[in-house]
Amino acid sequence: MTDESAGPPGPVTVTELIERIDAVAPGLPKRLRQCATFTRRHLHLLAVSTVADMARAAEVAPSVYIRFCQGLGFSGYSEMQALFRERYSEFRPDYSVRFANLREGASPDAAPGVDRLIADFAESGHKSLLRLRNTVTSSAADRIASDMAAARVVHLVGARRAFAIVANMAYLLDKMGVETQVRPAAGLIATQAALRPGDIVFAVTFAPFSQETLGFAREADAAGIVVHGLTDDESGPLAEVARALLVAREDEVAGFRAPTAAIALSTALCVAAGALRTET
Amino acid sequence: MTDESAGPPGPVTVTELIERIDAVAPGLPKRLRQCATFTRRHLHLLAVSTVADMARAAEVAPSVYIRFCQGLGFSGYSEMQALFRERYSEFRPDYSVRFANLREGASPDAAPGVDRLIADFAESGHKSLLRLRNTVTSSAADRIASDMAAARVVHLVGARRAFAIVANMAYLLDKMGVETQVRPAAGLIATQAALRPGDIVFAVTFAPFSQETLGFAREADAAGIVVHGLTDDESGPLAEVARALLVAREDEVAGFRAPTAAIALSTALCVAAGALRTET
DNA sequence: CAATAAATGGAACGTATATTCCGTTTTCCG
DNA sequence: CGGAAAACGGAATATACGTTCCATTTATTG
Repeated sequence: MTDESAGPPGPVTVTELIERIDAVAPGLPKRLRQCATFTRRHLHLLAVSTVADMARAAEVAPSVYIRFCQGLGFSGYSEMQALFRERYSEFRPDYSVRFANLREGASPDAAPGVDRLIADFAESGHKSLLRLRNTVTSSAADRIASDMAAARVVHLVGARRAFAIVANMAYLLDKMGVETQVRPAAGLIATQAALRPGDIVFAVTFAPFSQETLGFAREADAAGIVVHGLTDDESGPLAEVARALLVAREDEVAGFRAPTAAIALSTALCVAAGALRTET
Repeated sequence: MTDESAGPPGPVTVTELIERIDAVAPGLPKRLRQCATFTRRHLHLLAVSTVADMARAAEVAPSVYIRFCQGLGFSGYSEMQALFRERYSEFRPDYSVRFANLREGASPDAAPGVDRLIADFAESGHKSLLRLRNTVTSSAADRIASDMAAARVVHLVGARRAFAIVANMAYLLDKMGVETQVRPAAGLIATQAALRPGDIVFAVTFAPFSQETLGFAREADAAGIVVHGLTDDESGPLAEVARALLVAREDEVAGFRAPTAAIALSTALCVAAGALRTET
C-alpha cells in the first residue's frame, strides 16, 4: 500500500491537536505522558521553542519528544510546530500585499478593519508605555507604595474611564492583603464618614476631570486624610490636593485612548505595596 | 583598547530596542531603513520568523537584515531574536516565591524599587502587546464587533481580574451609543431574565476561570443568546460556549500580570463596534 | 523467574539556518 | 565629471537544529 501510515492522520488545527492529545494521553507510557501533560499546559511555547527546549522543560530526552509528535500523527517536531507558526502569523503568505495595505492606510474594502484597529491600539500602547518612564517620578511612586502598605484601609476613587483602573487596583490590593474600599461614583459625601485616621485615599481621574472624584479628594484632604493620585496631566486639578501624584499620559488612536500605561503603572504600584506589606 | 566596539551596547529589553530603532532610523540608508520601518511595524514576527522570512518581508537581502541587527548593537539576528523568545519560556513560579523574586533583583537598600517594578511592567506590557497581534484571529474580532454594533443590548460579564476589562468596555460602549449592562458577580441567575432576543453576551475570564462568569455564559448560550468572549487560553472552558473567542495572553513580572493586552484589545473592539454603529 | 517486547536516552547523521565574504553597484565629495 | 567610500546582494561557510539509529534499561507475559 502506498500510504503505509497505520496511525491516524495528523491534526491540521490546534483544536484537533488538543483533542488528540487528550485522547491518547491516558494510554501513554511514563515519558510520553510527561510530554503530553507538559505540552497541553504550555501549548503557547511550541511556536517559539526548539525541540531541545521542549524536551528539557518536559524532562525527557529530545528523541522522546520527537516520538511523541510522531505518535500524534506528525512527521516530526517541525511539522507540529508549523501548526502554531501558521496560526501566529496568518498573513505570512501575503507579506508584500499586506505590507502595501499598511502603507496605503485604510484597507480597500468597506470594512472598518478591526484588525488594523487592534494593531493601532497595540502601537499606541507601546508609545504610552515608552512615555511612562519619563512622566513618573520615582519618589512619588515610592511614597505611595509605602503609604499603601502601611494604611489601615486604602480608599479608591475613580469614575468613567478611571473606574477600570480603580477596579484593577482593588482586585490586586485585595489579593495582597491590603484592605480596600472602592468609592462609588454617586453618593460620595454620604460615605465620607467611613474615612478614619490611618486610612489613605487614592484618586484616579483623567481629563476631562471628574468633579465627583475631585470633590471626594478635596474633602478627604480637608479632613486630614492623606490623598495620593494618578492622572494624565501633571498640572491638572488633582495636583492641588494629592501629596504624591503619578502621571500616565496615553497615546491616542483617532481620538480614542486605551488606559494601557495607567494599567501597567497602577499594577506595578499595587505589587510594590503588596511586597512591602508581606516584607514587614 | 580591549573593547573595540565603537557602537553602543546592544539593547537588553524590548523597550530599549524600540527606542534604539526609532533613534537610528532617520539616519539610515535606504535598505537598512526598510529593515527599520518594517521591523518597527512587525516586531511581533521576530519571535516566530527566520532571518530569511524577515528579510523577504522587508524586501531586502538576508545579509542586509543581519547588518541591520548588528548596527543595533547585536552580534546578529539570533541574539536579537533571543530578546523576544526569552521571556516566553519562563515558567510560572509558585505564589510563595513571587515576592522573593522581586527582592532578588531589587536595589541593595531596603526599598523594593517601585521604579524598577514600573519599568518591568512596562517591558512586560510591550511583550504582551506584541503577542497580542499573534493570538488574535481577525475573523473573530470582525464578527464580535459587528454583532456588538447590531445588538439591542450588550451584556458584559467578568469577575475579579476580568472586571476591570469589563468596566472599561462598558464605559466605551456607552459613550458610543451601544447599550450595555454589566452583570454583577453575584446574583447572576436572577438577572438572567433580562436577556432577550437581539441581545448578545460578552464574557471575559482569565485562568483560573470564574465559575460565575462561565455559568452565566452557559445559561445564555442554552437560552439561544449569542455569546462571545475574551480569555487568555484558547483551549480554556470559555472556548466551549463562545461562538467567537478572542485571546489575549499577558506576559508576567515575577508571577504578577497586568491586563495590558486585554485592555488594548477590548478598547479596539469597542471602538470598532462604535464605528460600525455610527456608520450605518 | 526467564524470555520477549516495549521504551528510553545518548550518539551519529543530514538538513536548514544564520553568518561571513567578496565582487558589484550605488552614493557621496571633490 | 571622476575618484573614493559606502552599501548592496548573491554565493560560500559555519553552526545549530531536527531527526534517526541503536545499545541499554525497564516493563510484560507465560
